[in-house]
Amino acid sequence: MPELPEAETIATQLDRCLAGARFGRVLVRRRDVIESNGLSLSAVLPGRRVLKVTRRGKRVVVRLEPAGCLVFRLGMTGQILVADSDERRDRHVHLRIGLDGTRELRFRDVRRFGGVWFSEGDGAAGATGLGPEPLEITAKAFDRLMSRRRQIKALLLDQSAIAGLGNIYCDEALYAAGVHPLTRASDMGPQRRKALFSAIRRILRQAIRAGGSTLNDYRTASGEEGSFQTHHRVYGRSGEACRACGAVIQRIQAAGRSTHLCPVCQPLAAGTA
DNA sequence: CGCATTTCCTGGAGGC
DNA sequence: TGCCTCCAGGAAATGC
Repeated sequence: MPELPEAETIATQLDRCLAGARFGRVLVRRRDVIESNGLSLSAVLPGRRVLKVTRRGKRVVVRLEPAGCLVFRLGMTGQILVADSDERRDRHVHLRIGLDGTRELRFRDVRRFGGVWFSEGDGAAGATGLGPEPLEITAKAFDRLMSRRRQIKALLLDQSAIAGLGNIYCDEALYAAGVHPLTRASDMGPQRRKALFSAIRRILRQAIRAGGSTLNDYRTASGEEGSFQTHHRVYGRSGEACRACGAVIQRIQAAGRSTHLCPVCQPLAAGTA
């Protein structure tokens, strides 16, 4: 569930706790959360110092000195926690990295859809396989992306096409732009493309400002909760009335995901001008 | 190659 | 109360 706004919030908070800290002992409890790229965390992390914690797409990137970065993919339930070493931990804490003094960095992930790995080089190394940032992509590049024939929902969820949107913000952006999720991207006219482009940016910015959306599993590093869920217009509202037109919000399947929409505000065939 | 579909995992919710 | 089934979804794997 952590999508771009949640990852951004986590990175910002983590940066405050971690900047300047030096990594110590690495304890791996579950190997399957470590993405194997030949670099052993126990070999490369100890002694490195945290420069900055940033975000790329939905990933949280801990930039290190000497050069390198520790990359977290949070999946559905991944959490990055800073705790005292003797603080209680449950069986879902899969990785522990000692910090200066008595603290440690923990990766906790109940469903284990997340992962963590080390990349050599600077922060850009954490971006492997990711498309452009939705808040940085140019209108022209976005337009080029929209010329594909692929179903718009699937395209927006594809991290290699554009990085950071997940199920929640995808549904919210499509609603705000009046685009039906099953529309082929290339079927959208210039007006719709422009509307979607600005809806994505507007919604992500609003969500970042609100500290993300808190549903079941997500918490910020310090345990605070975001508040953007109160702004959702379609996500999690199937069966309720559309706030714009009163029609019943539908839930369908698209790209293998439950997808929420207003059938009136997001007509499938029309509105492609 | 491009795109769609299936699979992985656990805890919470709801049925009975 | 307890047991069962279903559902959530990011992204890798598999299928076509």
